Amino acid sequence: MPSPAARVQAALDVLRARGERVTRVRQAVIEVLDSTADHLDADQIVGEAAALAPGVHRASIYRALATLGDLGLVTHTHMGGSAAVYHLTVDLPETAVEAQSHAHLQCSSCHRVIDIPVAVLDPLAARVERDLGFRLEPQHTALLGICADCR
Amino acid sequence: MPSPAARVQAALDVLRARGERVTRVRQAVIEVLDSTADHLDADQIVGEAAALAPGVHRASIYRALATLGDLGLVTHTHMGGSAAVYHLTVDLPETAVEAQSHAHLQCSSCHRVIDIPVAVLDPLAARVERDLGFRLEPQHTALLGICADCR
DNA sequence: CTGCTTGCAAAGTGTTTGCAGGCCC
DNA sequence: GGGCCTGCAAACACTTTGCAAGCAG
Repeated sequence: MPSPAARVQAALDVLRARGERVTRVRQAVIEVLDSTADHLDADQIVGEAAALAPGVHRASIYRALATLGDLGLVTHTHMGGSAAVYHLTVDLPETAVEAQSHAHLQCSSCHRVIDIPVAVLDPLAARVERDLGFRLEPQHTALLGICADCR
Repeated sequence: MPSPAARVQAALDVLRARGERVTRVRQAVIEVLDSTADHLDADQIVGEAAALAPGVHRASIYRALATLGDLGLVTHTHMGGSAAVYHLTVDLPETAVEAQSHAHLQCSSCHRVIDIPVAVLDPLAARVERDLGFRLEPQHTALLGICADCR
């Protein structure tokens, strides 16, 4: 795991490199996402970003998340039916790819989110690509089920 | 594939057996879902049910779908971020299980839904159950990706 | 008749958008 | 200072809920 500041800096560097502006809102979103291992929904991000950028508006958070998503710095995952959750996906050279890229399981009972290495989905991805020409993007969806604690 | 009427009758029988009332709205919903192989969202069901039960209201469709879902007659799947889709899951004795139970792929580009046999997910389900004690419910979520046509 | 179901309207989530002003570069 | 970003408010899409009237059993 790289030092937190490194991921924030790397993200800001990408913004600059792509000619996007480094604004208070975007910086706050990146720092909030960097500060936790959890998956935050837009509401939680608004709440935490308010401490770093007083007066931030929901709509601006959504727009910042969309921009960062377009740049590949943030990935969002749709939880079964409810709010989408977001997390940083900055590619640092020294970071193992597996640490960044993961798929999600969500418990339909307690709503807990469990990360799994995306490699677990590789055989499935290979099969649907071979059989159907369908290229899976496993990061974007949570698989529902019942977690060990809730059974 | 059993005759369409058989699935409708079987569903109505389950309703009666459980002491639930057989109403015009519920009957219309079952017939609409039985009449197509597609996955319909609530809006489409409202549209088609209007022909069978003039004046049906959205809210009643949602309530009927909830009731039928509780009885296990209808399964809903959350498509990445957008409206949930519904389909009949009546267990007829003469129906092969695989015909009923399937998982879903959705193209993030054209939003087409592709059914895959749930068995394709078995190895994955076995692995997360063994490693994490997580019991996958593959019917309830669509996996996102890019379909062959959109690449 | 009894009370579960419906229709209606309104509220509740989660997210997007048009516009005028503000800040980054 | 030019133009992208932001705040605000309103709209939007999907779903749920409170209430009085209606129909199933």
